[in-house]
Amino acid sequence: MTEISARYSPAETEARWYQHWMDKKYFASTPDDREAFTIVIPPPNVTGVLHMGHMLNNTIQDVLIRKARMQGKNACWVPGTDHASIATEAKVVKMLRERGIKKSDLTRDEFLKYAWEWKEEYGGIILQQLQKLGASCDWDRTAFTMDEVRSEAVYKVFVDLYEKGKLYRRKRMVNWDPEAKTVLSNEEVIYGLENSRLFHVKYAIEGSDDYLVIATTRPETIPGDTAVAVHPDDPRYQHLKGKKVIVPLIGRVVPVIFDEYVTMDFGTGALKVTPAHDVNDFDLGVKHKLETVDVFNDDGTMSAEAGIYPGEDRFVVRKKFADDLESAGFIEKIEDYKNNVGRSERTNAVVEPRLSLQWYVDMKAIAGPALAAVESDDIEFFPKNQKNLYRHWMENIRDWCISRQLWWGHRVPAWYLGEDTFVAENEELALEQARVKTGNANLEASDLRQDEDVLDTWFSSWLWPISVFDGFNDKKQLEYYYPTNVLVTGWDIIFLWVARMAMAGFEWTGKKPFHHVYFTGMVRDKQRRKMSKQLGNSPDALKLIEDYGADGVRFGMLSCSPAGGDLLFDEKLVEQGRNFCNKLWNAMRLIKGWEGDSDKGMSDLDAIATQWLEAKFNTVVKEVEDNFASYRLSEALITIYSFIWDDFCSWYLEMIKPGQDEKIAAGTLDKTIAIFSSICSLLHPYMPFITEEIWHQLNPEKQDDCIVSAFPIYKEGSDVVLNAVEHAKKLITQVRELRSKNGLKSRDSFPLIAKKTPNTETYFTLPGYREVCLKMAGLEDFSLSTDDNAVGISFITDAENYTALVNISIDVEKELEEKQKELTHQLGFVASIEKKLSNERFVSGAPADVIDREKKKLSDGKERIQLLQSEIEKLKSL
RNA sequence: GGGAGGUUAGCUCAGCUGGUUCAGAGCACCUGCCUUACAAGCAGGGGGUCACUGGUUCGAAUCCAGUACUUCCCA
Repeated sequence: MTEISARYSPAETEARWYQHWMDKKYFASTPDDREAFTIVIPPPNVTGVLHMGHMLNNTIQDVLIRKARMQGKNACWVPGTDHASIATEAKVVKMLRERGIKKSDLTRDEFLKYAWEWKEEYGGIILQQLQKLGASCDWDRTAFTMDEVRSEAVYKVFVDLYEKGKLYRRKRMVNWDPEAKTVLSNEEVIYGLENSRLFHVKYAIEGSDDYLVIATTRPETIPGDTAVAVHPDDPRYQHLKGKKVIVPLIGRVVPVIFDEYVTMDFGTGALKVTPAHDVNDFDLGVKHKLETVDVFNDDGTMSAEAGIYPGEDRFVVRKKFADDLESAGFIEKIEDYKNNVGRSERTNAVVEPRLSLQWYVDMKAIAGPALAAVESDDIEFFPKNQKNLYRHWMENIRDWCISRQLWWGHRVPAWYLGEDTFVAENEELALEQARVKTGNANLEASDLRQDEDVLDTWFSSWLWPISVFDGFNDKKQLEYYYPTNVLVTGWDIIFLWVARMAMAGFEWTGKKPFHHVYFTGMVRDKQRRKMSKQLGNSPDALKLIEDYGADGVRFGMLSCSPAGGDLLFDEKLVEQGRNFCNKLWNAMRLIKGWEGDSDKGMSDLDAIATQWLEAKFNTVVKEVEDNFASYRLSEALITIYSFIWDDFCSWYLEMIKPGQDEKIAAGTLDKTIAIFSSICSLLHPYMPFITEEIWHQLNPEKQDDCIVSAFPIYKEGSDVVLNAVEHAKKLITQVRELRSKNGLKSRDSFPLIAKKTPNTETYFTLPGYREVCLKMAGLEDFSLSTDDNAVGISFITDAENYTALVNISIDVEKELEEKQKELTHQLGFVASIEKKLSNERFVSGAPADVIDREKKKLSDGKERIQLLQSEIEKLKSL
C-alpha cells in the first residue's frame, strides 16, 4: 500500500487549498460578458465571533456561489461587516469600564477614538473565521457599513427621504432602553410573558370616605398618575361622574375620566392613567388634555419630579413603594400575575415607554412596491409560507424610528439653528442652506448645531445590496450585479432587514434587491433551545472545524437543514461529515493503489460496471439539479452522499476491484478516475477542500482545479444496463441475506440458478452481467434454467425466481410459513390492483403512465403468486 | 385575542403535482465479520394503525373539515 494515511486529516489540506484559491484569485469578480451570479452576505457584527448560525448561513451561501461559479457564471459573493451601533457601543462601554474609564467622562470624539481603535483591533476577526469555513467571498470587495462609501449612501438616502417628505422628526411615545439609554424601534423589542404581581391599590374619592380600586403591575409609576379612567357604560362607576380621586401617598388630586378605551372586565374596570409612561395612557392624556409627569430618568431611575426615592432604580422602587402603600393601608390585595414584558433585543433591559423627540421614516409611503413584489413572487421566498408573515407586517406597517441616542454610528445629518432644521449630506451643504435661509452670508459652521443622535444600524443595512456596489455612484457595477440572485438569511430578521431592503431597493433603484430569499432556520440545541451565549449551549464553532474539518462541519450543518426549518444541532451530524470525508479519502487511497495495465483490455465486468455507474451518476445529477432548483440543498447533499457511499464505494469499487496482486485494466482505471473526478465536481460546492485535494491526488499531472471545473450536466441515456444492474444488486443482497440467515460464511460458495424469463434472458445477454453477479454474490456458478425441479433454497427478486443450490438442511415448516405469509400478502396486493383496474373511472381518469405502471404491478404480482405457489408445492412434497 | 405552522421508526427529520413492488434516511438498536481502501469500517437485520375523527376520491401520509396536543409570529 502507499504511504498515504488511512485517516483523512483536514487541517493542513484546508489551509493549503484556501491559500491556493486565493493566489489564483478564483473568488475575485469583475464585470465581464458572462452572466453574473451575485450574493451579498448578511453582514455579521464587526466585533462578532463565528457562531453556529453564521456557519449554517454562510455554508449555504458558499454552496450556491461555488455551484454558480462552476456553471460558468461570474460568481460574486460580497463580504462585509455591520457596525452594529448599539451592540458595539455596549461592548466598547464595557471595555472602557474595565479599564476604569466612564463613558460619561469622555467627549464624543474621545469615545469614538476608542471605538475605532477597538474596531481596528477586533473588527473583521469573524471574516477570517469565515475563511476557515471555506467561504469563497470576493475579499477585495469587503465592505463595512461605516466606511466612506457606505456612509455616503446613508447620508444621501436620509436627505433624499427628507426632501421627498418621507422622513420627519416628531415627539411621541417611544420604546426606551434604559440600559443603553437609547430609543429602539418596535422591531427591536422582544415581548415575552413574565411573572409579576398585580397590585390592587385604593384611590380615595375626594370629599368622601369611599375609594375605588385600581389594579396595576407598576406601582412605581403611581407618582405619574394624572387621571383615573373608567368605561362610560360601567354601572359600578356612574356615581363618579365629575368626581376627583386622590393619588395614594402622593396626594395629587386627579379627575376621573370616562373613555370607551377602558376594558370593563380587566381588573376592577378602573385604570390609572400615566400619560408619560404608557402609549395608551398617552393617547388618553392627549384626548382629555391631561398633565404629563415624567417619573423616570433616562437610566430607569426615579426622577426628581416623581418625588419618591429619587435616583433609585425603578424595580427597587416598585417593591419599596408597594411596601409603603401596604403599610399605609392602600393595598387591597396582591395577586400573582403573568404579563407581557418588552425587553431590548440587545441589552435585555425592560423597555420603558417614554415620550421623546425622534426621527422617523414614513413607511407607508415606501412599502407599496416591496409588498407587491413578494405577493406576485417577483421576489420569491423559500419557503413560501414566510410570505404570510411578510404580508401581515407590511400591511400593518408602522413608522420606523431611526434615531438612536448613541455615539457609535452614522450621525443624523441634520443641523439646527434656532427654530430651523437643515438636512444635508454634510456640514458645508447645511451651512449653505442656512446662509440662504437666514440671508446671513457670514454664518459659520460653528453657529449650527448638529443633531446629537446617530441612526439605527438597520438604516445602513437596508441599503446593503446597493451600497456594497457603490450603487449610488457607480451605476455600471450596479447594472451588472444587481438585483442580486439570492439572499440567504434567518427568518428572525425578515422585518428588521429583508423587508426594509426590499423597500430601499425599489425606492432608490426602482428594482428589487434580490430574486430569491432563502430563509434558514435557527440552530438549536437538542433541547430545542436557541443557541446563545447566555445559555452557553453553543459549541465553539472554530473548535468544531478544528476537530472535524471544515468539510465535515459543512456536511453536518447542511445534511439536516431544510429551508426555514430549525436545525437541531447534534455533534453526531458533524461526526457523520467527518466519517464521510474519511470514506472519500479511502476510496481515493484504494484507487491510487491500483496499477494500470495498458496491455489488459477492459473486461466485460468492468465495462458493465462502468456503464451502470455512469448511468446512475447521470440520474443523481438530474436529481441534484432538481433539488437545487427549489433550494432543497439538504436533499441534494444526501443524494450525493448515498450515491458515493453506496453506489460508488460499496458497489462499483467492489465490482471492479482487481484480485490480490493483479493489475487493473488501464481503461478501467482511467474511467474510474474520470468518474471520481466528476463526483468531486458534483460534491465540491458542499465539501470544497477534500474534493480539491482528491481531484489533485487523482490527477497529479493536471493543472486545473476542481473549484473551477465544470459542474456535471445531465445527459439523456438508455436505462437497459441501469435496470439490469439494479436488479442484480437486489439479487446479490438476497444471496447475502440467505447466507447470513443460514449461518454460511461469505466464502461458502454455491451455484445459483435463474429461472428463464424474458427479463432474466435479457439480463444474461448483457456482457458482464453474469460476472458481476458471480463476483459480488460470491457464487460458484450462475445460470439460466427452465427446470423447475432444482433442489435448493428459492427466493424471488422483483418478479424473478432464483434457486440457490446449497446443500444444507432447511427448516421446511418455517420456510413454508414464510412463503405462505408472503403469498397471502401478494394475493391481497393483486386483488387491490385488480379492483383498481376494473374500475371504469380509474381507467378513464388516471394518466396513461399510471395505468401502465399499475398493469405492470399486476402482472408482476401475478407472476410472484405463481412462483410462490409452485414453491409451496415443492416444499410440501419434501 | 388574531394569525401561521407542526404531529410519520426509540431520537432528528425527508416524503415535491394524491398513484413506483405495498412509507425512506441518518443516528440509536440487534446479529455476524480485525474480508489485504476505510472498525471514523464491512455484510445482514428488526422496528411505523403516517396524532385522532369524519369527508372528498377509483385511490389519501399527501387534499378538505373538525378535535387533541404542540411550536412560533403579531397584539
